[in-house]
Amino acid sequence: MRKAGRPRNQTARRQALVSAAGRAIAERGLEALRIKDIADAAGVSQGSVLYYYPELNDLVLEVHRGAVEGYLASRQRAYEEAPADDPAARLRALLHSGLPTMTDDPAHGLLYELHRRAGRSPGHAELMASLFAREVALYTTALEVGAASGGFTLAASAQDLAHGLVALEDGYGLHIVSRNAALHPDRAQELILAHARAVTGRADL
Amino acid sequence: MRKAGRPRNQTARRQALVSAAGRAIAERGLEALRIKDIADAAGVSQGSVLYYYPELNDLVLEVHRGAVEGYLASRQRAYEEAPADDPAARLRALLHSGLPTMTDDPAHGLLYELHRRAGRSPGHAELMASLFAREVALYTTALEVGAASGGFTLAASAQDLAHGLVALEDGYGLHIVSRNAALHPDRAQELILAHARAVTGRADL
DNA sequence: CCATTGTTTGAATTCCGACTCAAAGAAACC
DNA sequence: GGTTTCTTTGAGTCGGAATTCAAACAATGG
Repeated sequence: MRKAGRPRNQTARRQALVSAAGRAIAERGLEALRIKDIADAAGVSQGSVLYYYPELNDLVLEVHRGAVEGYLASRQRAYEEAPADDPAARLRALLHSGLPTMTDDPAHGLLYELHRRAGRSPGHAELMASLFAREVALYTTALEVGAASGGFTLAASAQDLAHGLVALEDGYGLHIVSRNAALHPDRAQELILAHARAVTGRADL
Repeated sequence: MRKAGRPRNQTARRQALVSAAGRAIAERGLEALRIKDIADAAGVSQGSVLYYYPELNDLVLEVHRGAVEGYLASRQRAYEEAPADDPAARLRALLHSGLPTMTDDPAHGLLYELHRRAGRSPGHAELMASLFAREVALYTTALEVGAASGGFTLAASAQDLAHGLVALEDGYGLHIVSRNAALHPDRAQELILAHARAVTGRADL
């Protein structure tokens, strides 16, 4: 059996472990997460995992941080890739990036899984709150721009409406990842869209 | 140490165990649930717990069932205790019973805790879906009655609006039990209320 | 009251996974 | 080349929790 010694740098290894842990969590779930799973997913021994993360919670927190940043970046990208001169299209893009498409959407699944820790771990709670706040900020901008130059007629403050949109996504998303057979992702998507149309006054969303 | 033998009936014992398990789960969380915790909470030995529930998951599922039924009953009660001739008051009562008041509201806390299993356990998924459907049904009725005789002007079908209200509750509730410091329960409550006002056209909700 | 049957207990056992650690390999530095 | 230092490994240890089980006990029925 190979025994590698002193490879490149630590950060790369850590990154690999975080990524492996993310896959393991998405696959087996937080409750069933075992050091061995992470080690296997990363292709290293159990000892190595402990070498870099003597405290497993630190690793899980890192996974959470990565998932939040990645998800946020992907939504931001979706927003910015839509034409800047078409606020409705931009909002539509945002709305489209906020719901799990299938019952086992990997990105959303991982996030909901990690959010489970928020109730008992301040670190995770903070990450979850930060994600919420930044999503709200994204929507707020999108709505304000739309009101300024996209013909949106906001039914309330952009802030309040943004909160509502994110909460809706989270609520519907929760049921989708929880395998609610009566609530198809398409239906949820359409319900959110209808709501967005109503509060912006743009029937063409 | 006492050694009781052949007491009354089984159903009573099972009920006591379910209740004890519920308390244990609410207190320590699902991940940290130990047979000993349940036994202690029920004031019996570990052996007794296994005697009635050789499969621990069955017990947890029973806890979930009880939590769902109890929660639903309490919302139904809230609805029915409001004056039948005042649809707005009834809707208000419903809206008021759907959000955790504090970050550690016991009823909501237990439900969100149990919902964590839905992603991987069909039984829990079914319970969660059933809760969602029945909450939607409650709101649908409240909205339809309001439209028929309470001066509500519904912005969409009662069904769709009901879905939205429940999803909003679930979304905001998720963040509240997850200890989002930036989202105070009162604020969430007010946001939901504002939304309800908008979609019913009743500014006095 | 004796036998039977359903219940309860807690000590013993088993199981599983986290954690330790000595040995060994690989780069870096001299 | 030798030495030092960082990494990696996996077998072994440890501990906590699930599970088993024989013994004790209480109600019920005869």
